[in-house]
Formats: sequence, C-alpha cells, structure tokens
Amino acid sequence: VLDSDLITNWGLVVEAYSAVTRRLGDDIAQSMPMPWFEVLLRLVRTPGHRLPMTSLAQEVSFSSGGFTKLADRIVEAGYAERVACEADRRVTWITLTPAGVEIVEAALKRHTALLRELVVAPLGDDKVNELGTIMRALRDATP
Amino acid sequence: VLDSDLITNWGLVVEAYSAVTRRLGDDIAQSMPMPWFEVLLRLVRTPGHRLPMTSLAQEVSFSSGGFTKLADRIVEAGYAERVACEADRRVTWITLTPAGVEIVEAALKRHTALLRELVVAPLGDDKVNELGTIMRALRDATP
DNA sequence: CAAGATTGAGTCGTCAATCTTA
DNA sequence: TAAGATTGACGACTCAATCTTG
Repeated sequence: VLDSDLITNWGLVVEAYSAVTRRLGDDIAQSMPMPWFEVLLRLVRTPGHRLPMTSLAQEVSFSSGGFTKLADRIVEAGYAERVACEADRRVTWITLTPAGVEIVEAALKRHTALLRELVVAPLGDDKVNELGTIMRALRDATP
Repeated sequence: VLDSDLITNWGLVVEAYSAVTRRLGDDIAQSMPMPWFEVLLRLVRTPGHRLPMTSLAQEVSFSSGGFTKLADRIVEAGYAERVACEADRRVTWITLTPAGVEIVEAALKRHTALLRELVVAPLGDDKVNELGTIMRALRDATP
C-alpha cells in the first residue's frame, strides 16, 4: 500500500468512527453525560450490578482520582451508590441503584436502535460481520 | 443481525480504534500534544500553510473560544503565528513557522511508519482497502 | 444585525501527595 | 511495602458575553 492510500484509508476510519460516535454521543447526552453511560453500562452487565472502583476506572480509561470524582457525580445524581467491601476493607464497591438500572436500560435500548440505524442499515449484515472480523484482527494485533 | 452481534461487532470497532489511537497518541505525545498535531497537520497540507482560525477550529472539532486558547499555546511554542487578513479584517489567519513545518513533518513521518506497523502489517493490503471501503460507506451514510 | 475572534467563569479531567488497610 | 481510594493544585476544554468589522 502506498503511504497516501494508507493515510486515506485510516482517515476514513477516523472520519466514520467520529461521525457515528458523535451521533451516538448526542443521543446519550439527552439523558446523561457519555462517561456516565460507559460506567452504568458496565455495571448493568455485571452480575450483582457492582464492581470495585479501581477495576471500573480502568475499564473506562479513567485515572484513579478522576474516577473518584466521576463516581461522586453519579452517586449525587442517584444512579449509583458506594458500598464498603468487607472482605478487603481497602476496596469500595460501586453499585447501581434502581434508578440507575432504569435509566441505563432505557438509554441502552435507544442506543441499540440508533446503532442499527447508523451501521446496519447502510452497510448490510455481511459488511457488518466483515467489519467485525477486520477490527478483531486489528485489536488482537495491537499491544 | 441480532442485537448481541451488533453490539459485539461495534464493540470490536471501538476497542480496535481505541487501541490503535492510543498507540498513535503515545507516539505523537513525545513531540507535542495530540491536538497540536491535528492543527499543524492540517496547516502543512494546506497550500500557503495557512487557514482562518474559525475554519481550522471546525476541522479539529473545537469551539471558537477553545481554539483561540489552543492557538495561543501553539504560537507561544513557536510553531505557528497569527497573521491579520487584509481582505476581511475580521479574520485572523494562522500560519506555520519554519519550526512548525519541521516538527510536524518529522512527527508525520513517524506517524505514518507506526500506522503501517499497526494496521497494514496485521491486516494486509486487501483488508486495509476493504476496511477503507466499508468506512467510506459508513461515513457517507452518517448525517 | 451577523460573523470572526477573544475573554472570563465554570466543568471535568490528570497528576502527585496522602491516608488507610493488606 | 504495596494497593485502593481520596484530595488539592493544575490544565484544557465549553459556554455565554463582548468587541470589532462586514
């Protein structure tokens, strides 16, 4: 591949990703800030709806200190709560409240529908699977 | 496509994009902050190495006010300069200095080499072109 | 009045230092 | 000593208000 083709192709990845992400972000923003959704989404997918602060911070690519403040705001909004871990008293669990479960499930429902509209509709099933295959290879090859 | 497959496939896009972007970002960060590179890159690709503040702000997805301050820092570092536009005295051009040209060309050279290592090496030429095709369709279909 | 650019206030993130517990 | 969580100082962005020019 020529340098220019490489730049062009990766440029298309950046543009498409940015465009789709911006649309998804605008949708989520109507109910909550994007980082909140990232957090609540991982909690609702976890058995027991709870995770240690530090684990969750790493999953959403936040610093330890940054996540403490993010958690403060989410807790303040009533979507999550801190719970002391008795097995290891250094760790604090963060858990979903009923209000948190409710809002993230509603947001996820809209999110999925929009994703279908933005990705499946224009590409078709085969291309979506092809895209997944390529991206898996890319992810697994990136240290 | 099932919802679960859609979520999985888009999740792969997010993970791969994040992984590659993080690696590219770490590389650029050794010479300058990522937003600086975005700015200098667009300037060096423009005939005359200059663009109006507002146009450039939109290209790099910055607010007007945010870009003013970003430009302040880049100018302070000696990589760019403000130049008054005589045709329309409301606009300010931002132009590359020789130091700006030099650093962005060096950074771009490393950037391209790394992109080749991170994308072309694992995927191969055909998949890279296939990826470009898919992403172009996605971009053009996203309002 | 609209458009380009700047400023000040406020928000949200990182980093380094600190406290508690293993 | 190290690991988890928090805090305060700082940096960089957005937004709304302002100034200048068309």
